[in-house]
Amino acid sequence: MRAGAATHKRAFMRLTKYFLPLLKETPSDATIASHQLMLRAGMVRQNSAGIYSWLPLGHKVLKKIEQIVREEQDRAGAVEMLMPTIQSADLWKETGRYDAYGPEMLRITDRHDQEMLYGPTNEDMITDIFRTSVQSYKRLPALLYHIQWKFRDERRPRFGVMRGREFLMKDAYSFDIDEASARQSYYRMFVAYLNTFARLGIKAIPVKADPGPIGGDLSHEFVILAESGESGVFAHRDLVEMAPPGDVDFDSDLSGEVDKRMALYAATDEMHDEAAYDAVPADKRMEARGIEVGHIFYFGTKYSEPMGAKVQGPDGKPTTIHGGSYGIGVSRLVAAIIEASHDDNGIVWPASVAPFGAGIINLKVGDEACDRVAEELYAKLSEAGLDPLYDDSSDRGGVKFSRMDLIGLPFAITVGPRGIKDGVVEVKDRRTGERESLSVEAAIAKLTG
RNA sequence: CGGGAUGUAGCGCAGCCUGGUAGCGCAUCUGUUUUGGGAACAGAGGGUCGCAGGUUCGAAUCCUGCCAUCCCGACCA
Repeated sequence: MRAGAATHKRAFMRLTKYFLPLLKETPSDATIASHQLMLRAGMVRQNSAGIYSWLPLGHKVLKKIEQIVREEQDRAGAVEMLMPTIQSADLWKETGRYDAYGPEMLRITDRHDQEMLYGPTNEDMITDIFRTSVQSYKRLPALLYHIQWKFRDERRPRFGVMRGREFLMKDAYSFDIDEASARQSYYRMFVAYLNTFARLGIKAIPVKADPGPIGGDLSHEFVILAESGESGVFAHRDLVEMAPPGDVDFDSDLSGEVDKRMALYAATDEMHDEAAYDAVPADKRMEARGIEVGHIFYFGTKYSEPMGAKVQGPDGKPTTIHGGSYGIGVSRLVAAIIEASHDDNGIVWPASVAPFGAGIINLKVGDEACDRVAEELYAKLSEAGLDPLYDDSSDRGGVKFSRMDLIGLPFAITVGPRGIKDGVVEVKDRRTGERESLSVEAAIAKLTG
C-alpha cells in the first residue's frame, strides 16, 4: 500500500448523499447554453455579478480541467508554484501599471492604510521574485507557472463563468537571456497548449493575436470554435483538423510543429487581413465564431526593464531578461467546453473532463437483485478507476434518465428488473444516444476497455 | 461607462394601469395508488412583494431616492 493511502474502502458516491441541486426550469438570468446548463445541472451558484460558487459537480469538472492543464505544463518543462491573490500596490507602481490598469483592478486598503489589490495577473510579482532570486544567465531559461484565482472588475460580467470577474487561470511566465531563446520558450507553451486542448476533448486553434506595443509575430490566442463565440474567426480549414503533436521532446527544436501551424492563415476579426485570407484556397476557407480560452505572448523587456530584472551574462555584463506570459482560462474552459459540446437534453462531457466516468441507474432500489447488480457494477467500475455515480434515488425511471442526460456523463448503465431477468443491463452512450443490452461483464469491459 | 429592461416563495411567472392586506405552475413535505424516458389524487409548509422615504384611513400597486441583476454596445483569460 502506498504511504498515506486511505486504508478504508471508499464510500459509494450515491446520488442520495451527493449535493446536486438541479433546476427543471432555466433561470431567466441565463441566456447562453453553457450558463443555463451549468445552473440547471447544479454546477455553480451565482453570488454576485460575475462571482460564483462552484458546487460539487462543477467543482469536480473544474479540478479535472485544472489537472490536465497542470500535467501538460509539467510535461512541457514548466515548474509549478503559487503566488497570492492579494498583492501590494508597490510593485505595480514600479512597472507603471498601477495607474495604467484602470478600474478593472480591484483596489483594497488594509488596516495599515497600505494599498493592496486583488491580482488581475502576476507579471509584476513574478518578475520581482525572479530578480531577487536569479543573478546568472546560467539559470536561464526559466519557466514558472501557477494556477490561481484572479479578479478583474469587468465593466460588464456576463454569460456565467464565461466572463466572470473572479476566475481561475493558469498563468506561466518565461525568462530568457535574449529574444531567440525567448522564442523557444514561447514554442514550448505553444505546443503544450495544443496538447492541453486536445486532451480536454476540444478543438482549439491558434490564431494570430494583437502583439501590442512589442510587435513581432509572437502573440497567439487559442480559440474554441463554437457558435456562441464572442469573436469572429477566419481560418484555414486544415488548421482545425491538424492532429496534436502528442508525445514530443520539449527540449528538442519545436519550430517544425509551430511553423507548420503558423503558416496557415488564422485570425480573429480584429486582426483579420482580407488579402491574406483570399490567398487561402476557397474550399479551405473557414469562417466561424470562437471563444478565447488561452493567450500566449512574448513581451520582451516590458517588465524586466522598469523593474531592473537583470542577470549577469557570459560576458560578465548585466543583461536585461526577456519575458513572456502564457494564460489559460481554466474556469472559462468549463463553460467553453459545454458551449462546444451539448445537445437539447443537456451537457455532453468529453470523457477526460466528465465529473463522473459513468452513471449507474438503479431502476428499482430496494430490489435485492437490482441492488446487488448495481453495487457490483459500481465496485468494478470504481476499481477500474472510472469513478461512477450511483443513482440510488427512488425517483421514477424517466426522471433518472433525463437527469443523467442533463449532467452529461459519457455513459449511463441502467439496471432494472426487466433486464436482470435476461441477465443484461443497458449501456447508453451519451454522445451518440446508442443503447445496447449487455451482460454485466460485457458492460464493464465496454466502459473500461 | 452609454443605451434598454427586470426585481413578488428554491425556480418560472401573474397581480400593479384602476390602492383594500398576495396568487398560479414546477419544486418541497405527508399519505395513498403508481414505477423501463421529467406519474396521479388528496392534504400541508414556505413570501418583511429588492431597500428606504413619501402620499393615503389603507401601498406589491401611486410618487421620490437608492441598491441589485440581466441584455445590447465599446474593452477582455
